[in-house]
Amino acid sequence: MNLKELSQHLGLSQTTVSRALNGYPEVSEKTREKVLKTAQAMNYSPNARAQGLATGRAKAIGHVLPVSDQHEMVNPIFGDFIAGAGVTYAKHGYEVVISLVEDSKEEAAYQSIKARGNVDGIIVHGPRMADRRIELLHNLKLPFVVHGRASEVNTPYSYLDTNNSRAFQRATDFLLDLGHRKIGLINGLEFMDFAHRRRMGYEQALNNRGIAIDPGLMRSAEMTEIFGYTATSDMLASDTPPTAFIAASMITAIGVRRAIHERGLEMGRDVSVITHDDDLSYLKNGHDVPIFTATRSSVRTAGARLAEMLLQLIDEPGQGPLTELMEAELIIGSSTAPAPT
Amino acid sequence: MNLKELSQHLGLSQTTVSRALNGYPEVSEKTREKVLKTAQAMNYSPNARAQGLATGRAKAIGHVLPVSDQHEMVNPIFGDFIAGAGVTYAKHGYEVVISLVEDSKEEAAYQSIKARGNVDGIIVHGPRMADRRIELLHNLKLPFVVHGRASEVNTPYSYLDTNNSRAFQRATDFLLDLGHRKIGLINGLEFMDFAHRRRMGYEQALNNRGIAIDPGLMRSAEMTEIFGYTATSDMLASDTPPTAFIAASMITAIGVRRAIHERGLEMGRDVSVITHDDDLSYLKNGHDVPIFTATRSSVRTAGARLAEMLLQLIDEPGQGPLTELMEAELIIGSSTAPAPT
DNA sequence: TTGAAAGCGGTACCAA
DNA sequence: TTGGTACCGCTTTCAA
Repeated sequence: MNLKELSQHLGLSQTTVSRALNGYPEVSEKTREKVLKTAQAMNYSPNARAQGLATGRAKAIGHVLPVSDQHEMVNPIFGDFIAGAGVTYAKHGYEVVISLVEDSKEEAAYQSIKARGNVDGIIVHGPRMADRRIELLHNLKLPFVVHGRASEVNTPYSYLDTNNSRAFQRATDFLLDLGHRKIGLINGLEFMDFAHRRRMGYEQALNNRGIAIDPGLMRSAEMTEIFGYTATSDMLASDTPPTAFIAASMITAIGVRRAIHERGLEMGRDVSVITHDDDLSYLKNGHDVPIFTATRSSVRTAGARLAEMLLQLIDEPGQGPLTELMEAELIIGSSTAPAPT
Repeated sequence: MNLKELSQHLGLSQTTVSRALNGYPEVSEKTREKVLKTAQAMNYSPNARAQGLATGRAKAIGHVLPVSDQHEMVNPIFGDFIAGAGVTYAKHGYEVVISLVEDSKEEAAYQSIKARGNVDGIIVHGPRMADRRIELLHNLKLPFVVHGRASEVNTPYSYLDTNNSRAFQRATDFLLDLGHRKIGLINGLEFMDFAHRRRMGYEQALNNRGIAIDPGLMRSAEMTEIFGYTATSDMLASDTPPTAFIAASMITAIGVRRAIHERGLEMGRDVSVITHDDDLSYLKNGHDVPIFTATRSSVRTAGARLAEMLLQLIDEPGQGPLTELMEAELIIGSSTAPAPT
């Protein structure tokens, strides 16, 4: 069923039918009604490719997932992000196109995306501190927004980020207030901008109290369970082990917990832990202790918001960069305690 | 830069340039070489929409994520699945199009996807036991493959699934061999096919030994941490608490562990736990105890394989349904122990 | 081996 | 208010 067939069936021209379908004013109400009803009845949907060709708009947004040889992990929040963004897209009739791009072929990939012309804009995920994509997209004049920031990039760009440094500074402060002086930081890969900012926040809190920063208390790697386990075991084995930990991901924190337990220590008494967690109501019962930054539902919210920003950029080009910073919610539960004396 | 400009620049017809680019034989080697070189130099990429219109093939695969009002969770493995599938797609020049579809509007959505014509095939995620999508897609004559199965559907279809019932039967057997008689099952939502099959496996193992199935030992809900915690606390509070648990997701298992610990019990001594886990090498060190079914890397593998199946179906239509069953790897670590006497 | 021209399925300008 | 027609960028048949 295409426009031609539909219009023949109606005894009208393609032009009129198209106008009726797309809500143009110069169609009589009677005609429009008939067209709409018949289209519905005959299950007509316009061919997206033809429509795109004719209008020059793809009605689709690209999400690029970098695939690296070195660390082949996919951003674990990607699914939730897409779910949030998808709701916004659906509302505006947009679709999501995903391209997996090898780190090394990024430049060519973006050019080709632009040339292929099947997206109107792009969302950049997982920015590194010095992320080349931003300048690249800027030069290509392809509308884009970034989920996160890239500290070392000077080109202006639109983004939405969580205030990661502030969140980690507050978490560290909280532990310092409880008397902890040796606080372990189990961080993600620090060439990722969010992980870098988290460390900055941690260090800032220590600096503010004149506490020397001890590299032996900081670990940075891909955020797996085994990493959390190893890093924690390691630090706990030292002569002067940390009395508290800040763990930068839920999965990593599983390893942290296990390492603590394996050593015969008790969380929330011998060792305090602050980490992300998933379900806020759960935590409010006092069972645990999150920095509430990247829970699944907040990621969905971020996705929806960022999608709106991008659509706005597409609709009204030439706007100044749009930026937004979300504060993380910090809720403390029972797995923190004053430092043992 | 489009074909017209490129061909004018070369002093050739669009036809010849197109043929050279697409590897048709009736072009002289000299011409082809020149065309290829110039195209590369001028950063030419064909417009995907125009190409699609002309060829009738979209070179894209649709992934549909059902969004329900009742349980708004996104399949947590979706990101990894896409990563795996994406590699296959990229190799064949395909792209991924994602549509979020409301449960209630499924029928219309699939028809529209078909009519819009921007995908050549579809991957169905998270099948429920009686999943209407399968018959729908079958009738629409849109090639599709299913990640998982739908036990109550009779229409034949192509799928790739993990042998979930067998995995859970083996896990249960293992615990029974250790002398456990009260084994708690922390399961996902059982209208989902995979969760249903897991329960079947669990029940089968008990039946084989003539052990009565106790509904009080089975819990089914969305697989969150809080669910794992509540279900476990609950069962442990009974007069005759279970001595072992099988937990159907990594996240849920966090809650299980916490509930056990909170009760002053020790995992791998007082209570045994079998669950999924993420990193095989980790587990081989004897630290823990997974049923190795849905780790991130195995999901990627499944994605890649399923994508290949679909592309094959698209290339050679009229093939009988393709089916594949993956056995789960079962590895036992230190968090299981003989039943306390 | 090359090129002209007719589509693919829509949109949008111009004329009626 | 409606219809004819050119065009979006590419592929493909047919003729040269």
